[in-house]
Amino acid sequence: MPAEHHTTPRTSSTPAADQAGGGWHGNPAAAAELLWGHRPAPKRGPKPALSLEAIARTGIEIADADGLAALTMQSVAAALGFTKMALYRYVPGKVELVALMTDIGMGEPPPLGTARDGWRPRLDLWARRLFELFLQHPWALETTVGARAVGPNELRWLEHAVAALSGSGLRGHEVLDAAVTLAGHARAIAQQEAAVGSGSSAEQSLGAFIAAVLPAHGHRFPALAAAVTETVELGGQGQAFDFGLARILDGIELLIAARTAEGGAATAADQA
Amino acid sequence: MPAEHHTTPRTSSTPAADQAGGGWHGNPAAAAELLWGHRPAPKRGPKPALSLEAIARTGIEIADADGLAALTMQSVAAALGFTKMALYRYVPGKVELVALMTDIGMGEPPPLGTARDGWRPRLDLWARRLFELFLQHPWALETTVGARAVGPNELRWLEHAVAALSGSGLRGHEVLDAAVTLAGHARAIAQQEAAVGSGSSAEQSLGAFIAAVLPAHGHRFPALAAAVTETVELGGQGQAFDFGLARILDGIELLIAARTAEGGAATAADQA
DNA sequence: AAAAACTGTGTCCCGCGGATACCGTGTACT
DNA sequence: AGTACACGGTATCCGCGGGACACAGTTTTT
Repeated sequence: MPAEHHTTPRTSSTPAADQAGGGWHGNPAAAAELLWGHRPAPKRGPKPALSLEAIARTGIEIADADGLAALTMQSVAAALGFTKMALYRYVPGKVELVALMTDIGMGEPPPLGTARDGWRPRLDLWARRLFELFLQHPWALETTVGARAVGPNELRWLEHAVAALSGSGLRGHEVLDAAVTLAGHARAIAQQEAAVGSGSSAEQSLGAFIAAVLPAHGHRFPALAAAVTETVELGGQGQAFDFGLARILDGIELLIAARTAEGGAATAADQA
Repeated sequence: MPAEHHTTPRTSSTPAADQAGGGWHGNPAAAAELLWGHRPAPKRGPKPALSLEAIARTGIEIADADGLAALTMQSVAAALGFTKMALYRYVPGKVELVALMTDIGMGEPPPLGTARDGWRPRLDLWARRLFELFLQHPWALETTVGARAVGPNELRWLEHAVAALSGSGLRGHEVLDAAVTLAGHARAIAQQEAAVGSGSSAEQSLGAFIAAVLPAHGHRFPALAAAVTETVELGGQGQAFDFGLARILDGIELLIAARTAEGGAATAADQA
C-alpha cells in the first residue's frame, strides 16, 4: 500500500545481460525504476486489470509456499487467472519481479522505540525482527545475493539501524559497518536455519549429519565431533543467532565505551 | 588431488525433486555419495576419458570467469571437448556437480598455527581466509544457501575453527555457534563486496547509490544519509569485514573471560 | 468517426536439464 | 581363443522456462 510501486514501462533488459565477474542480473536501471519510480498512470487505454502490488503479492505467496523454484511467470500468472505474457505489461522481466517481491516482502521496518531506550535494545530488536523476516520468507535469502537494485523498504530498514546508533559516538563508517554486520548475521544464521527446514536447528542438523558421517570419516574431525557430542548430550538447542547477536552487540558496546572514554570533544579529529 | 571425489554411479534424482518449504535441491543422498563415497574404479569397460576432478575444475573455471549463470552442462562439456551427456556418466545431475564444485573450490583449510598461538589470532586468520575464498569464488555464495550436502573440505574448515576454540573454556554449543557466526560474517560481507564487483567497497557503493537516489528520496533517510556523507567525506574505505570481525572476536573474548572467571571446576555444572 | 494509446492473448523461438536408446571399447570368463 | 558383459561416449528427443512479437480488443482524444 505504500506510495511506491506503480505501473511500469516496457524497458526491457538486454537478451544476454548476464555478464561476467560480479555482474548484475537483469537490467539494474529497469529494476531501480520499478522499485523507486512513480509511473503517472496512463490515461488512454483500457484500465489495467492487474497491479504491481497484486502481482508481487502473488509471487510472494508462491515463493513462501513452494519455494523460489516454483516461482515462474507461468505460476504467477495462473494464480492470478491471466496469461503469463500479461505480466510483462507490468514487469520488465522475472529478475525485476523478484526484486520487487523482495522489497515488498521486507515491508516497513518495525518501530524500535525512542532514543531514550538506548542503542542496544533497539539494535537487538531490529536484528531479531530482520531474522524473523528471513525465516518467514526464506526465498529472500536467495534473492538478496549478488548485485541487485535496492528498494525503498530495504533502505528504510537500514535507516532504522543507523538511526539507532546515531548518537552513540561511533563514526559514520563504524555505524554503517555495525549495521551491515548485524544484518549479515541475521542473514547468515537464517540461511542455516532455513536449510534444515522447520523444527530443527542448525546445530542439531549438523550433529545428525556428523553422526551419519562419523562411523566412516568422523575420526578426521575430532574437535568437531567432540563439540557436537557435547552439544547433543546437553540438549543444546539452536541458539546460534542469539549467541552471535550477543557477541556482536558486546563488541559494539566495547567500542562505544572506548570511543566515549576518548572524550567527546575530539570525536572526528583522529582516525586510526 | 585429495583422496575423495572418485567415479560415481548413475544414481539419479527424482524428476520433480524440488520440494516445498525448506526442501532440498536434488537428491541429497546422491550428492553425499559423490562428495564422500569412494568408488572402487570400474574394471571392465574402457578407460574413462574424464574425471570428477577435471569436470569440477572446469566448472569452477567457468563459474569464476562468467558467473554461475554461465555454468551449464553444455558449457562445461564444451570446455572439455565432450558432449554434455558424457558428463552424466560421472555426475548424477547439475545440483550434484555444483555441490562437488563447491567442496573442491573450498579446498584444504589453511594451517592456523599451533595452540600456543592462542585462539584469537587463529580464528582471525581462519575468518580472513574464508572471506578471501568467498571473494575468489563469488558463485560459492550462491551455492551454499539452502539445504545442501556438506562436503569433506567444508567440514574440515569447520573442524579447524572448532579446534581453535577447543581449549578456551567455552561450552560445546558455544564453540559451534562462534564458528557459525564467524563463517556467517565472512559469507555475508563477501556477499556485499561481491555485489559491487571489484574495485569498490560496500560502503562506497551504498554511498554512490544514496547519492543517486538522494535528490528524489534521500530526505526520508536522514540518519543513513548523514552516516554515508560522513563516511565519504573522511574517505572511509570498505572495512566492514574487519570491523565486524573485530567486534565478534571482542565479544567472544569477553565471554571467554567470563567463563574462566567462573572457575574452571564448574565448567559444565550450570547452564543459563 | 477515426486515430492513438493501451491492455491482454496466441504463437513462436531458444536454451536448459535430463531420459533413453544406441554404438564402440575394453576386460573377464569359458 | 572367442564371447558375453560392463562400461564410456553420442545422438536424439522431450518438457519447461523466459521472453520476443504480432495481433485483437478497449478506451480516450481529435
